[in-house]
Amino acid sequence: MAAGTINKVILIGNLGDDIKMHYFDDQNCVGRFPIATSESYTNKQSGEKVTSTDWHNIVVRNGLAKVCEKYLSKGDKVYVEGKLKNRQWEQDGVKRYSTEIHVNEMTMLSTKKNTDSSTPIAPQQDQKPSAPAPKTVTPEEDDDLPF
Amino acid sequence: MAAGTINKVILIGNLGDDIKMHYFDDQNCVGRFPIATSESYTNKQSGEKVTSTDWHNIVVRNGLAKVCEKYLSKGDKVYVEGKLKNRQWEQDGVKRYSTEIHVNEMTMLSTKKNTDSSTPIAPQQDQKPSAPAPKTVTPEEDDDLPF
Amino acid sequence: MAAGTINKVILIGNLGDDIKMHYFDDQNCVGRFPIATSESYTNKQSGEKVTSTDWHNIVVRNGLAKVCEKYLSKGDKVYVEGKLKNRQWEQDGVKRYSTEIHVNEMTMLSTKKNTDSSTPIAPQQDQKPSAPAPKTVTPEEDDDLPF
Amino acid sequence: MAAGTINKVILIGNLGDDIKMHYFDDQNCVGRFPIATSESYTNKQSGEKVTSTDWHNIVVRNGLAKVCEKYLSKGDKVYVEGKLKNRQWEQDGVKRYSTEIHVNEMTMLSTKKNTDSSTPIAPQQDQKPSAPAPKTVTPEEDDDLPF
DNA sequence: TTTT
DNA sequence: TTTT
Repeated sequence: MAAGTINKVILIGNLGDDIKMHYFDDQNCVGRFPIATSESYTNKQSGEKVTSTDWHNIVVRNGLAKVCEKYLSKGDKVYVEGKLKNRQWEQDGVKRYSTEIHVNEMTMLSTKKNTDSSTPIAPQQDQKPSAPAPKTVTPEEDDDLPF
Repeated sequence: MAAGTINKVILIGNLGDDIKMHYFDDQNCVGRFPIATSESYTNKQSGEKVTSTDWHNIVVRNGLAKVCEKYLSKGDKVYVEGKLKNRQWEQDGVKRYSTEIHVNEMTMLSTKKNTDSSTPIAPQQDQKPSAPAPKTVTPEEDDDLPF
Repeated sequence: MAAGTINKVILIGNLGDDIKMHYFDDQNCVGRFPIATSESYTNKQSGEKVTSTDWHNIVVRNGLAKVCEKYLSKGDKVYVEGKLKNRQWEQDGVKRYSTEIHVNEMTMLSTKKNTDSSTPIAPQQDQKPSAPAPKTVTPEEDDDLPF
Repeated sequence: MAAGTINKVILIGNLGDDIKMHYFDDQNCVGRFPIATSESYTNKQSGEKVTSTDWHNIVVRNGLAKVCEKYLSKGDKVYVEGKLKNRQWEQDGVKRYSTEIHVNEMTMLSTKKNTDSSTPIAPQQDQKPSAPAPKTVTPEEDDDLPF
């Protein structure tokens, strides 16, 4: 239970790389991948168009990590929702800080992955390439999935 | 215009310190302050209660920065909404990274600041100490404020 | 699992009335209460200040409903998050429509209810009247509560 | 300025119909269209899969309405963000109520509209049918658009 | 490192 | 009325 505080991040962006999975055992795992968001605006002084991109470190766990591993790959567009988490560690005697987004909800908005038509949850690529069947997946629902 | 991406952060938390203002000139300024969010949960293995706190680097600009300077102080609870922004710089030859939240909407949920009753925007402390009249301030509306 | 869609409502507002509880049995119940949000702006033509208030029909279930019943009352300020749900029914032969917000997360931002200090979840009114210790409650966590 | 309240709706869904535009004059207009969100879950008693769909009345104004008219059509998937607004009117002596979502930010997540390649903002359908170039449009930015 |  |  949170102490009367709210910590919420909502992103729609593209995967900059495939997910990297790390298994602790066959039940517990964590997956990490970067998501890019970008915005472009016109600089008021110079009149030139500027595009800036921000990279976000996404962390998913267990069932949701397995779903991401199965359906997402580099370049795909996704909706994610989660919490900002600070992580610190020491590297070569220097304290390092990193900000991660611990995601608990993910919806695919596009997918490039060739999905096996025998798995009913899979987006059916053959029917309608421009609108692959996306699904929203949350941790509670992972248990229903065939992993 | 953003390239079909969304970058949104919503926080409710407490100021860990007073705002630090930096003025570029009398029109342009930036203010920074930390916000803490926390959550506590029961560790499933040990059964002990764990509380974890995350600190967020809030950045506000111009009119909204001046409103924050005027009405917020250490310990106050606020709602903020903004975007995640990565910042990098070099310090002693080492590349440093920091994640900031560039806030464009702020609502006071409590205030300790002794506010002058002659400024109508100020929360009226005398009437209802447990629920000071908060106001939502967004950048577009700054022009209406008496600065 | 949702079909690649997102339905999310976030409100901070005040209860217009106490919660109305309806029990199906001792496990299952539903609670309803109205929340007001308001905004005021200056009419560009007339220059006069206009305040408009919107009322939202909040619906909570089971453990979260019991928490709301216990800690919230008319006038309190809360943060809620949920989904928009359309409901239709017939009344006197006329089809009626209503929009509800089915809430799955609630955080108290103020409370007037006199809370018993023996219940540790209760905001501790004696310490800090202007900022009662609020708690975020989500359905998954209800099981930990003493109901 | 809002009175310390927050009223925020975030939807990703599909247009159930084309936008209906109403022009007050050549500067001021309003557009309306329905968006569907759906969720499916397994009924715990019966074990059968249930899908429920909610329809949302989207309202956009002026520049954003024109962008929606130009780029969106029935079936398209969009991200929208806005505020819940109650509307009431009398019809045949009976008071009617309706809930609308007054949208101030829209991002196209798919488009079926055949867009003219001479307009640079248009999604370029020929290159990559499965991922049309989406754009986020907010009211403040409308002035940059060629209307 | 993505995407447009 | 959409979408899967």
